[in-house]
Amino acid sequence: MVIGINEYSDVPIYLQIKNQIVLGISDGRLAPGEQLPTVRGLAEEIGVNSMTVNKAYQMLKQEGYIYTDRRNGAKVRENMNFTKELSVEAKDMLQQVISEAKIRGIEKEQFFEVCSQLFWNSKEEE
Amino acid sequence: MVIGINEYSDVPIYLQIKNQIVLGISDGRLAPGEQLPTVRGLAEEIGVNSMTVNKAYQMLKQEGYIYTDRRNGAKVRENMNFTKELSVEAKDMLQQVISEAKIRGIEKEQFFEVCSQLFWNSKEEE
DNA sequence: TGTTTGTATTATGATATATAATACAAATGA
DNA sequence: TCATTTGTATTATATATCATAATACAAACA
Repeated sequence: MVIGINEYSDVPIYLQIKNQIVLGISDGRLAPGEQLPTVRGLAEEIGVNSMTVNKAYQMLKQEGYIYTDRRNGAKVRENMNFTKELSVEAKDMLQQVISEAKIRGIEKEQFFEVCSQLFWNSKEEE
Repeated sequence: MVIGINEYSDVPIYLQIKNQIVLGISDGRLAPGEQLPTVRGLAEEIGVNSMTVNKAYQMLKQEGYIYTDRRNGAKVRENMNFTKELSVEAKDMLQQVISEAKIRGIEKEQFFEVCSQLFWNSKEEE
């Protein structure tokens, strides 16, 4: 999976990496059990320090998306036993987005339409 | 409108202030044209530096939510001429939230239910 | 046994956040 | 007119975060 860094973004690099991997898992580009790039390999590929990639992996691991092994590297978890509810952080973010939508005069139906598109995105390729 | 700061949050204080004011506008607790607290007043009320409040107001002003006047302080804008579309930043946030939802196995209908609740919240009081 | 893996450590620099203490321009109201 | 209040600007300081750099270590595999 290709990971691209926007060096001008105000989003920290390690978060950009983490977010893109979560996105990859959600749309099927990264399958359960699939091997992730090594921290050194990914770091070189995208031109950042390996500790920056490690920070992203640490967070992904801590939040239960991946697991790591000293020898075998990092893999996407097969059994993510999450509750079927949004995290507090995600709900806060959603509240912010919806606040902006309401202020901009976006109707609920129009908002749902946008959500549907984002929900849709799945692995089209291959 | 009461503004509360969580000093342990990783969200910067000035962003907490800004987000809560946007929320207040969206749910009607802050009406168009309504006077906001002075930077010094709000700073003292919540126990932070006035320049921190000023930073939040600057951002709100820059994004078109409020306007300021040297003498008359800050007010909620009456005519926010936004496009009826989400900002790029908001859409990115929404994509992240939806990614998490999909990974957690939350169905679209269940997600819409959560959205509906957040959409609902309007000024109940008074 | 040598290599590759994630991880830990230490140091350094740049940027962001927050506070503090002043000061200024503008406009209001006494 | 003049003191007060407004947002704003400036300068300094302290702390935290982000990112890089250079090593080093333990584990496990071929």
